[in-house]
Amino acid sequence: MAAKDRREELIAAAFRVMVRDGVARTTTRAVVNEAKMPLGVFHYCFTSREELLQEVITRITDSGVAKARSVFEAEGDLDARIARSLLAFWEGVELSPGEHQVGYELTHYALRQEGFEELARRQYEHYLEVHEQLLAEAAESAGITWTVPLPVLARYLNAVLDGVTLCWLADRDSENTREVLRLTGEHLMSLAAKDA
Amino acid sequence: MAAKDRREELIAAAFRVMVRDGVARTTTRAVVNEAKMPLGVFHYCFTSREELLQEVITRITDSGVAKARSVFEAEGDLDARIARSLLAFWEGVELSPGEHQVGYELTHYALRQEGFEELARRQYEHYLEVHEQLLAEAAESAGITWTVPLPVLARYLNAVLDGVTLCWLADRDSENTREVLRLTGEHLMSLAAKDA
DNA sequence: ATCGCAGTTGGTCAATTGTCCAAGACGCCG
DNA sequence: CGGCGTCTTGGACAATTGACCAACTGCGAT
Repeated sequence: MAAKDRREELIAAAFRVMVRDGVARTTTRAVVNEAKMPLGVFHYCFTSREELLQEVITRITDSGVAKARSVFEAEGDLDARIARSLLAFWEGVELSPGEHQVGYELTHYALRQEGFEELARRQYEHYLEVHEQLLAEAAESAGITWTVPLPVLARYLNAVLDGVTLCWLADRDSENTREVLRLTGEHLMSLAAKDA
Repeated sequence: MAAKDRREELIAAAFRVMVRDGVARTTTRAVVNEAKMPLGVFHYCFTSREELLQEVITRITDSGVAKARSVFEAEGDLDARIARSLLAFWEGVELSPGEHQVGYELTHYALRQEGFEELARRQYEHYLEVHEQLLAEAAESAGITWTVPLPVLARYLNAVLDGVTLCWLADRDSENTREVLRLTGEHLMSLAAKDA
């Protein structure tokens, strides 16, 4: 009924199509079809396909940030929190690989699309920021200080998570991936110094 | 003249188009145009566009593996070799970001393309293999043993390199990226145990 | 009741793109 | 010379796709 509601429906439908068929195959017709709406609806709710994709990108970024926060373990001492947070992140990837795959596809799409580069930049800015916050909070509540500058540590963590995900999407080697995350967790612990 | 030579020309042209405009915009017409050949040539040299892309993927993988080997520092003691190899890798990324970007785009393309998943799997299999070899060789010539299983260490290294590259493609923060690589180098050193 | 406006719809257009083909050119061998 | 196979070319076609629009519906306010 309301045009605004249809927008949301279409955004959700577009995301489902992306997960199922990939960003490249997410055409206006595929989206309205998924949402069970007539084709004409599309350009009544969006001025262009790009506008829809832009909307999907910001949603994915926000939901990714939110998920990172929710997954961050709050209980226990530092090494248990780190280990369990990494594991929780990983279970999220194995549970819905398609969503992460779409995230990367959209990043590359944005990097190529004139005027969308800023969106890709912001996407990673948000991810780095949330990692910084979580690392800072963990340090404070554990009474330690990171021996490496926070922006560097956050980027390192982000890189490992992105890297193992990408590699796993290709070769699906869960076992070794978990070992890498365990190794990374131990490394992080070694970068914590007890406060005086 | 020769059909085989044209194939090579077209593959090279396709790669240039990909770097400039992205995989999605690498159409048959864009490729033959880049190669200054008439359109009809295309399906005389390739049965399909997919065949061309498949060819480009294998070339990129091979050249990536070769570059990794060539960049691997041979002189000095272990920590200098590691630090300089990581730095050399990184300078390669900053020198030609487009090529790396295309690599990722092709990986995602392959993951979505029916029957191409195997190509993506093989791509990462090769990368992991070369990292294993280089790490093994470095350990042997330095008289140390890695305290972490080689496949895990190779995957970890691959993840960090992929991850920092991806992040940098979005935000172009070279300074912090170099710090991450320095940190990773130190971490690797801490995982080496002197042989008895 | 009527006017007007937000919502709705199916059809249509122009552009792009992968693929194919018929006709010609070139060169080599019998 | 004549044919034959390899190469070359421009054009064409069907399918897809983003975008647009003219017409219609229904409802709330005047």
